[in-house]
Amino acid sequence: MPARPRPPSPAYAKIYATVRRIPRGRVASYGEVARAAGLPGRARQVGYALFALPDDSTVPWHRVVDAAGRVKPRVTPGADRLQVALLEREGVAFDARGRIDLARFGWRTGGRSRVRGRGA
DNA sequence: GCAATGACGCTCT
DNA sequence: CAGAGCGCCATTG
Repeated sequence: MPARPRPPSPAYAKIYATVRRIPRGRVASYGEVARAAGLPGRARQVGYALFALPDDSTVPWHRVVDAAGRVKPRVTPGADRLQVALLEREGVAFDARGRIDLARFGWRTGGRSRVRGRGA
């Protein structure tokens, strides 16, 4: 196993910056973040970089989900639950299977409507 | 420098 | 629509 990944990585900084750009109440897939970070096809490194995120990091890592809009089970116990809790806290709704509707909460895939308590 | 791992993505069944 | 398998690239030891 690659043991514990180290934070000092040039590409990581770009990934973190991109994740920080994800608007509240919306989620982005690793691929989206990777592409926006200038690393097309390196979705894996995005997740890998987030995995190396320090506990003090202010990066909204919880807004990053897989391309299916589902929170993948991580090794950290309770961490996945925390992500779901944080997302719901921002207004992101989950499907019965714990799946997010990227058509509405997707960072760029949606960009439209949003569960506005007002108007519908 | 080589080999293995990995918060993923896409295609096929 | 859901589940499983293979591939891609970078980082680690």
